[in-house]
Amino acid sequence: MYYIDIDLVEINLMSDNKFDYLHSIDIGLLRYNSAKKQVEIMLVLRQNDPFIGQWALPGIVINGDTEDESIHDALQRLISSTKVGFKAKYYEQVGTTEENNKHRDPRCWSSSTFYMGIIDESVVLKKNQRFVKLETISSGQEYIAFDHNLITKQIHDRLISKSTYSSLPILLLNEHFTVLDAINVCGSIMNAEISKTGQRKRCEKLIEQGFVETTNQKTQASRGAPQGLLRTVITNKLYFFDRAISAQ
Amino acid sequence: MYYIDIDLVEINLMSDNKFDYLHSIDIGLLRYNSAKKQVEIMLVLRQNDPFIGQWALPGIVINGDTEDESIHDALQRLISSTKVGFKAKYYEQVGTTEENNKHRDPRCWSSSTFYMGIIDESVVLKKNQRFVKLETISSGQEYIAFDHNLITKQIHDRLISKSTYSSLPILLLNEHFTVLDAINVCGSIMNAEISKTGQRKRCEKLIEQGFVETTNQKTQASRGAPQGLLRTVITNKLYFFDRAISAQ
DNA sequence: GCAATAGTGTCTTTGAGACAATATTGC
DNA sequence: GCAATATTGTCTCAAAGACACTATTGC
Repeated sequence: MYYIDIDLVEINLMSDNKFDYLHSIDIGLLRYNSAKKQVEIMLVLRQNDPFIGQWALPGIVINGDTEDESIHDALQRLISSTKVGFKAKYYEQVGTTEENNKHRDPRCWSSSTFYMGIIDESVVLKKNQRFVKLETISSGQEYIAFDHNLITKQIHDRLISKSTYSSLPILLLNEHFTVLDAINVCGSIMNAEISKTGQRKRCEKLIEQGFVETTNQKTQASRGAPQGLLRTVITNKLYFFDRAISAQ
Repeated sequence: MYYIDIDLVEINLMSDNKFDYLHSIDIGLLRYNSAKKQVEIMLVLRQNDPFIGQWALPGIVINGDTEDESIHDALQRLISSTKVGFKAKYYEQVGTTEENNKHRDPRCWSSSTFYMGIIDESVVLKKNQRFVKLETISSGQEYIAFDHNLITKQIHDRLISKSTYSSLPILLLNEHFTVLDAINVCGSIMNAEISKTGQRKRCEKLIEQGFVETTNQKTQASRGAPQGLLRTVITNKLYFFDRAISAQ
């Protein structure tokens, strides 16, 4: 048994002068709602303070109680947690918050490294989870916890810019899809009318490059000519077109 | 004066189970060496452990002794520090390390949020700073401290992909430049021969869009016809072309 | 048959690439 | 003059966009 001066202990604890600090990862999981023709983001109801009872992007602290091998492993831990509970078919790191870090979390100085994920339309949510139209959150029409509206805005911007040049929109569709689906999902992302001809040629390019293949099946919408059914073959990488799609 | 049990203090200190953690920002400052026709990155000689005496990207710890308002402010602190000491004309956050975080710093678990910066060719370095060809570091031909080779690779990749679609290469040139300069800097970045016609038309597009203006001056290289001198007007944003430049 | 909607075919437009023709300097 | 190097002008090519035309279904 040793006796020490508690004031000395406090001085000692403060000697390296490190302030409280939290580093989190958050993820914006996106799906395409084909019925409503809109891209949606998954929110989860917070079970703990701060912002208990409010909607937020799913996220975990990475410098807290659990030590991961890497941030990449921490992302897997988040995906496996009750906050998510299902896998995405595509992940991409979007950025790390660089504004207002001193005040963005009421607990202490903090930063968040945030990701974008693409999930199947068929994913079934739990009670404490919900899909909302992406633009509702990115535009700040509905407020969510922390600065997650700003994070969502950056995820939305990344989705738009990457959809301009790459095959990313196709990943939002089911494995089997039609050219019309591609036109619709692109139009939803760009919030604009998309040229049918251009989109059809892009699909042909993806077939030529082996990212998509044709099937012998046809589907029939309520009206119009029968639509040829395509099938996505490659889901773990993107094809980059050498021209942009019009986003006006 | 209070007396407490030192074992209890230790248990108390460990109760929240937070492991040691460091979050840094690092920056790859790029310039174009017009004589050698190569893009170079600035390295700084480390004055402290770990990796004392080795070359590294300039960086600072953001959850250490100094509390910033934001990561953005921390970036300003890095730029103002002796590790840098001059300003860049363009900054862009590239990413945050997500692999090997448990072991990438010998001190403890760590992550780095890293930036790319574009600086003038005329910047004069201090004794503990040096320029090296970007590819020498990004390819791992010369090893530098921490995982900064990998970070440099990601910065190099970002430079290449952004140069494919945007006016970023022009920012590497002086305020006054010629079309030939633009062809050369693009060729250096892409590590390929660049079409003269295409590059000239890109310059014309930038003039049309107000990013660049023509001057009445001409410069004379040692051989060849006199070259029209252009001037960069907008340096704080990029123009995005709607087609890619060939990178073969 | 007609409206609504979807696929197909043709023409235009835009911007990048190839290449020949022209301009300038050092020897 | 000639080689080396730079600009200018013309033609081609690839991919996106516009739009007319055809195909299919529900009423």
